[in-house]
Amino acid sequence: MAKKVSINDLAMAAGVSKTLVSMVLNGKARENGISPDTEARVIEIAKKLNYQPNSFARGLRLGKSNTIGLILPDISNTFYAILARSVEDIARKNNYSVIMSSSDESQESEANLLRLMLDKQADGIILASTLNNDKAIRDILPEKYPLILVDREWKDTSFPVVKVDNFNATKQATEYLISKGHTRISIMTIGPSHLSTQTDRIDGYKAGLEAHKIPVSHNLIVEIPHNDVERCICTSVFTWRSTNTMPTAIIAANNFIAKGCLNCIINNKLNIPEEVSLISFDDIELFHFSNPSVTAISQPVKEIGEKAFEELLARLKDSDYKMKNQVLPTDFIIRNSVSNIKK
Amino acid sequence: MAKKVSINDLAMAAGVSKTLVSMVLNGKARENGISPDTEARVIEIAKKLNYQPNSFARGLRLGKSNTIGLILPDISNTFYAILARSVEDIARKNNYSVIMSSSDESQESEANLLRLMLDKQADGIILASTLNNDKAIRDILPEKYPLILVDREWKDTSFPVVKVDNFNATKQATEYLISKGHTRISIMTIGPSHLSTQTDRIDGYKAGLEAHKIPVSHNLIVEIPHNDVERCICTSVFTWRSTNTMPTAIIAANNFIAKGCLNCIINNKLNIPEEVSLISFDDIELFHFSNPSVTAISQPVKEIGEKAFEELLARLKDSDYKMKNQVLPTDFIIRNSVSNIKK
DNA sequence: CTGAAAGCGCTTACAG
DNA sequence: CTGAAAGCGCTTACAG
Repeated sequence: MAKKVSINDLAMAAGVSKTLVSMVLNGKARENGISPDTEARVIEIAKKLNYQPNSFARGLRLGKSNTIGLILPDISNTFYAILARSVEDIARKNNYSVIMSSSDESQESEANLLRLMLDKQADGIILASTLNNDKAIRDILPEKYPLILVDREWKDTSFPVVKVDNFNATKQATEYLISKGHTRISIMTIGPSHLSTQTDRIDGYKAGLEAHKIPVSHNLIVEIPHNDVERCICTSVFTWRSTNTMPTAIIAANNFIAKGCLNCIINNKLNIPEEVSLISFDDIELFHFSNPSVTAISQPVKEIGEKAFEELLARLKDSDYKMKNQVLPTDFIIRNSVSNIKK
Repeated sequence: MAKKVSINDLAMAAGVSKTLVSMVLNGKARENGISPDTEARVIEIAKKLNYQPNSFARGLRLGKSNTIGLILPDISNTFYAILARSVEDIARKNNYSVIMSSSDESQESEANLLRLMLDKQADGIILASTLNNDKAIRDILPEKYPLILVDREWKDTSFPVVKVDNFNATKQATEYLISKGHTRISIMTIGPSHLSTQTDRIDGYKAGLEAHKIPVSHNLIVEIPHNDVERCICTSVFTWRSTNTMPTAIIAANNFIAKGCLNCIINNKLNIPEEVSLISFDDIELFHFSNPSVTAISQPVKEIGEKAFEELLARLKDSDYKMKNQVLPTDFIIRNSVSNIKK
């Protein structure tokens, strides 16, 4: 195949003007009263010459790219990989492309990525942010630029967000543990600690305890830095044991922590569920196969991506549309990592 | 922040021509003998006005986008998610963006994606193809368009490819089983069967058997359709058992099949490694946590992505550069899914 | 040391 | 029913 067929080449080949060609190709033959013959001929020739519109020229002219940006902490993490896939699928169905990137939990690279997406003329952005305030984002974005948050947000954000009901899901998990006789329940969250997913889960956990008049104990709420998960879990366990304050159950506030706990088993540092029960917030395939299999709160990952795109799309089609917040329900999958210690 | 600052705005603000602004912004002040004062002033103003070049205009003018396309069967599959991440990282380091998409093992959507990437003016493409011949691709691509295959290829392809030594890795795994006393060894591959990753692995398996004078038995080579993995594995096991031809070991030619085997355990349809030993081609995190943990051939996924990008980049920088094939070595990770049945 | 002009490929008023 | 012209924002000969 030869290179670069332009609208001009088509016009020459068809013996018409490029205006006409452009109209035909954009399905505006009808409304401009172009004769069906001419229309058919142009389409025919375009097909034969394997014409591909130059999206740069088009984008430059139209001021839109039919591309959206997707910024995630890390696409190689299963949760985000599935999210990315669902956005990709629904975007393609709607004739949008996606350009995605990983921020690696770095606020600085998130800012750079935002600029990059703008530079690439993304029409809108879906963002799982590691930031914690609107200003940092507003400073980068043009006014009224369409952006929607997924998964994570922060207090009083003015951006729309699609997320899961972190508070109630954790509250229910906590109450489930209580119903199995647990009262010394720990929650392990992942740092950085400002992430709304984590704080909301802590709040839900506290609410669960309070509903059953169980006092909240602050040395049962532990924050694990995201770059040293396993060692810190072991350290906590060690401290609890040596001070005789071991909880009977742990709620892992994300899948990394739950995996860290499983690794402690493998290294013979912890017994689940005999010594301590475990519930993971966020379910991944691994928890179905692990030993023990892990009771988990499952998020509708695919729906999160789809809803976010749908909101964004509505806004893209109508600049007056106000994107709505969406809070999606979770599932609770009971497996074998929680023991019943009711007397 | 306001919208759209163009090079013209900068020129006005600085009281110079846009030619000059463009030169300064592209670091060509020196070579065009622009006075340092002027240069500094322009840069200053660009910064103050938060200037972002319009990449469409730039791309249109320059005929290049600094974007590469990445087409994978499925980014939500761990193997490809990690590959995608590694390409993304190295691309960004080199000032390229990546636009990626999943083909879902469909030849038709792969073709569409190829066209899409061209349409988006990708400067080059990295492709894990589900196709099986050059022509289908050549028909879409402009002549001499830079494309490099990863993971999969086919006989006599003229495209460069970065992959793993499928043949020898499987041969070694087979010989490892033999060294543990296994002689009835099955290999389960995933359909569609033309994929080079699968055929090369079968060849390696045969070579391993032949090296030890073990005859190849065709009902031990089974192809599992990719959309019905678990049921077909169970069916095979059932057939083997009822005809008293059960193998003592299975080589799963990819991680889906190995997971399918693990699921058979969970559903009480198979005992590993007591009844049958298991080795997986392709190692995923899950195999470390599963019960039993799975002995696996581990691929240098990150390196595959990096090498592919490096080759592509070399070609992008020098259109005379001939991209080279790369065959990367694998690791063999011994875990607990293989029993020793030597008498 | 600096600027006017052309052109990348497209779409869209505008005119006939 | 169809075409000539302008312009999106940029870069690069070319001229001075």
